[in-house]
Amino acid sequence: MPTPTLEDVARHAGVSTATVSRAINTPDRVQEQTRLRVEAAIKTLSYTPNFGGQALASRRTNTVGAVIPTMDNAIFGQALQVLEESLAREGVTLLVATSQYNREREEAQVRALVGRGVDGLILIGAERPPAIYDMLDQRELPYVILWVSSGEGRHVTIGFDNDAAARMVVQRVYDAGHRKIAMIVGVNAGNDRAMKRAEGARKMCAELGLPALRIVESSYTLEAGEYAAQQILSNGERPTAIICGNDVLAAGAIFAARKLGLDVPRDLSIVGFDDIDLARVTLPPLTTVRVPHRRMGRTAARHILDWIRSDQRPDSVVYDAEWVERQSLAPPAM
Amino acid sequence: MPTPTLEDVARHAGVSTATVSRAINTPDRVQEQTRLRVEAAIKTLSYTPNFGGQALASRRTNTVGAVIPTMDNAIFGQALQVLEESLAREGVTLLVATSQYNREREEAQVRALVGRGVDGLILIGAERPPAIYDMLDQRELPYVILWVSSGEGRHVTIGFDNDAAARMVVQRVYDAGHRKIAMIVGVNAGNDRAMKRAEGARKMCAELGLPALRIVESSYTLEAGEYAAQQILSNGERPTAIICGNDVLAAGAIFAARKLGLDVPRDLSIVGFDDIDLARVTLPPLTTVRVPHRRMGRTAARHILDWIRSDQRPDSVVYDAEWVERQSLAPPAM
DNA sequence: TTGTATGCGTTATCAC
DNA sequence: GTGATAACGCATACAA
Repeated sequence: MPTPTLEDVARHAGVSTATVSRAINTPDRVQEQTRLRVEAAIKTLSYTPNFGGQALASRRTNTVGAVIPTMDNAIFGQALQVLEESLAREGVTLLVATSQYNREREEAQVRALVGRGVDGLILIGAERPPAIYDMLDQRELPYVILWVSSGEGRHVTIGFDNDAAARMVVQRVYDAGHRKIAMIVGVNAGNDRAMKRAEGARKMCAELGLPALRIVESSYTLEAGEYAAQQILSNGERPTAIICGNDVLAAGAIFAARKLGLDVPRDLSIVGFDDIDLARVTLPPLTTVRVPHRRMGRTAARHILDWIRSDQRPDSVVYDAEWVERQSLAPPAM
Repeated sequence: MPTPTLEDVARHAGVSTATVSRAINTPDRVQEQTRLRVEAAIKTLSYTPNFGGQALASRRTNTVGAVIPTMDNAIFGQALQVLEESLAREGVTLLVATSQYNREREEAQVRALVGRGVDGLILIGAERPPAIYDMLDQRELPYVILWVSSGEGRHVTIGFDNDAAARMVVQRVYDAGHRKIAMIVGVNAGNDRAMKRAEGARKMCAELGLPALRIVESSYTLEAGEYAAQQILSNGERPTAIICGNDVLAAGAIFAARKLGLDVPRDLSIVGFDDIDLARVTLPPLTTVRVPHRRMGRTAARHILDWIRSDQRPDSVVYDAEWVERQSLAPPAM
């Protein structure tokens, strides 16, 4: 016996398909008795509504899509986890796709999700081809952007100020006494979070009267971070502190330092960004910046659902990024 | 203008909807010239196929669903990442849902995905209510189970032998000279991976003539692991080695040891399981067992697609779990 | 190669 | 309250 349809249920319960549909979607609009008959039929046939049919007829999918750069590390895991839970609680399914930090791939994924009829979209960062936003606007598809604070009024963003956070990091490192600072940051192209962090740090250095900040771009793996740090530590004047665009890079930098026989933080301070699990277990534990993962996830869920249901565009939200002092930052040795 | 449909494209290109459909799905069956006209129309209208319509008409969704315990840590991230990439390369979208290590929730998620018409399903572990398997069988829905090796012939599994891996760990720890061993393992209920690991370790201890292995169940967070280790180290006879059911728990155990002033591995050896990123950055770096994350992801993609497309159930695959020696295991102090 | 016509499973608009 | 029945957007068998 193939998958049962609404019609099978109707036949089984001795009613029309319309009644079955009502019994499912608006149980109050159906007599108690018939409702029970329908429910029984559904159970015995173990009927599940066909998604395609539902989507086609109701023009809604109860689905929200999210495109994140990667699932390979824990950076987006927490936010996603909370997002998923919050949506599930409202009967909405989350579809997750990844872009591998790649522009074209992200565009394709957005289109794929839109094509699947998602009722709303969660995106990371605001930097992407305008054509995408045009498409979303044209379809009046609600979307919310996480991890940044400036949608320049055009977008609903739920995040934090990467620029300000990076400035804070530099300030703290400066306050600890460091004057020779370098930075490792994720590839900037198409990644406004990385870019803003680099920019903020650069400007803050300038404001503090430090020499131009040396910034090395790196891809997003532990090994890449290690390699970048090794470059920094082997060529040119050696910094006393390295600021990293995320915790994975920072962990890599710790490796590089250790291999060169440098003690962290005595010989070299290293600061991370994100505060993922990993930041607590490195040795020394990473001094880093805590990103409001869970709050972003929860708020994103609420906002996108509000928007979908009320058809009213919600406001942007800016959370604070929090300085987390552990043990990888110390005053420089004399 | 609302979302354009196939008909809009057809009108725009001066052809029939059938031709547009063909131009999209079987471009070779359409004249170069008309194809170009259609493509132009698609572009100017920024048309995207309606998923519901597609699904309804073709009775396929080009979608594979996966239910994993959590996205909150990196344990499943790598496999999922590879899975997603491999599927995407074939034009198939991956839907990810999480169960929070919770039976009921997992069942609900499976049903939700089935309801959405996934063409196939990826599951973690074989332990779940038979009703679920019955439903999948009834619908003849292909599904592949990861992270375990024994589907007892009933299921297609792609994984490794958790029992054997745990035995190997015990053997190695024993070989290092340890005789007082304890274990922290993830909650067993509904988690056959955790259960098998506990079982394997227990039996191996027995075979080696060691006293009954003390096993503490713990939930899956760093903090829980820390707490469990603290219990082990504070009550009863203190072991010289703690075997952990996963790396997160092991990292927690390292914390606990440090807080008690114990040096790892001098005073206490700790062994992890999984070899996620985190395992390399702890101090000391974790001696652990490498799970074939990427191979499982890749093979799962291939197998599920084969099954979907050929309608022939593929074979199960067993990979080896690999011992990874780092620095958290050493002979016990005298 | 292209067009016509039908059906996919559900919801929603009508009558009854 | 309930039952016909018309969309919904697409793929496909069939005809041309």
